[in-house]
Amino acid sequence: MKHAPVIDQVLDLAQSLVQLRGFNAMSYRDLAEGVGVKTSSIHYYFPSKEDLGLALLRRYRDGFKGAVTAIDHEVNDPKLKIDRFVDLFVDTVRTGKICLGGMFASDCTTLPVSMQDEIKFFYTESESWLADVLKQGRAMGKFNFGGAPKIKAETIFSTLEGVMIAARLFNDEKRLTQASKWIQAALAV
Amino acid sequence: MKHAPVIDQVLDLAQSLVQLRGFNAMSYRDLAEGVGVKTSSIHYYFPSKEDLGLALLRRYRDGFKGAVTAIDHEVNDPKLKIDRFVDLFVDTVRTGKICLGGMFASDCTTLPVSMQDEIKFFYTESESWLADVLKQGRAMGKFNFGGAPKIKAETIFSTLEGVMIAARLFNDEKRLTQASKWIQAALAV
DNA sequence: GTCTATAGGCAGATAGAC
DNA sequence: GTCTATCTGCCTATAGAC
Repeated sequence: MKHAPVIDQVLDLAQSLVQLRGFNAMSYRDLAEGVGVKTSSIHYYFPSKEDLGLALLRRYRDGFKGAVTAIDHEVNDPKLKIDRFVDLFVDTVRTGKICLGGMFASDCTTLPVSMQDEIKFFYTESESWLADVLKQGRAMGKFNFGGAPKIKAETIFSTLEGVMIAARLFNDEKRLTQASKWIQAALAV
Repeated sequence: MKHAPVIDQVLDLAQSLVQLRGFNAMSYRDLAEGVGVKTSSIHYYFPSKEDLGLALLRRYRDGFKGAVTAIDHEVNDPKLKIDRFVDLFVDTVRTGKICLGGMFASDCTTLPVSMQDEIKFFYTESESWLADVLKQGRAMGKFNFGGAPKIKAETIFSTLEGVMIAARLFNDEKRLTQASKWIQAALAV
């Protein structure tokens, strides 16, 4: 779908600000000043902040799906897939940001139900992709773990979200590579 | 140290609200209405919100130190210590809250440096206690892992913080017990 | 579509009476 | 210590001109 250019500018800036500071700490004023329009113009595209939040979440989910699909097409080894997945998080932390989904999740009690549902959707999709990688890896004899892949995937995804928060707090991206080693070791045959 | 009763009421309510909704989503008005005083009375005890935040963080850190000290006195088996530690998180999630330190950490970019330092302090202390448990467990032959205990402790603590966020999002405390099993399995001999 | 102007509310914070 | 009253500023949101 085609958008007015300003819509993409607003969404890009809004996403950055949410990942940097959180949804409630981002205002229409921040967006207006950053993009160079008035707040009322942004309200024209996103009447309420809920509309804006939903647009951010849906766009982020689409982008995420594209990223993991690219991983699926480019590598076959499940271990490498996990590495590539972690790389996405490392790139984010390097810019002082955390995952949009994780940021929204930690603020979820202050958000409308429609947004909470979208956050859960993002988590579920991410966990499902990871679960598929785990399942595939175990079938190929590359991973060794007991129990349902989905359960392990849930823990792994939350680990990465939690480690991102700490990595940003301490400005120490090594924490993510350490977590990556921890995860790979826990899955190793 | 002795406090005016209202101070403790304010701190108790403030801590709950931060754990439920976040520091920036909690206002002097919320506290005043909840405790039954006027906002100016709370400003008398905590002139700025930064003062209040620092008091919350220091009190929480003290409470945490007391909790892990109690664990150290009550159980000896490192595996059981980890279980008891996880229990602290389970109790929190059951009430719809997440760890105060994790909540502050995810909002850290919007907070004054003095508070960021205190948040790092809380993380460091928690990780140090966990590292000691890991070290002790490995020395006793109860744990098996390579590398520095501190590194593993960092990942484990962030895992628990991240899982809390997801557990609250999905209103599913089982995620924490699943994470606990994941951690114990990763440390098993 | 973008603007000016403004509404109505809440935020943190302070002055001064009692 | 607690109150009333108030300040300044930011927030989301809307009406209406252009």
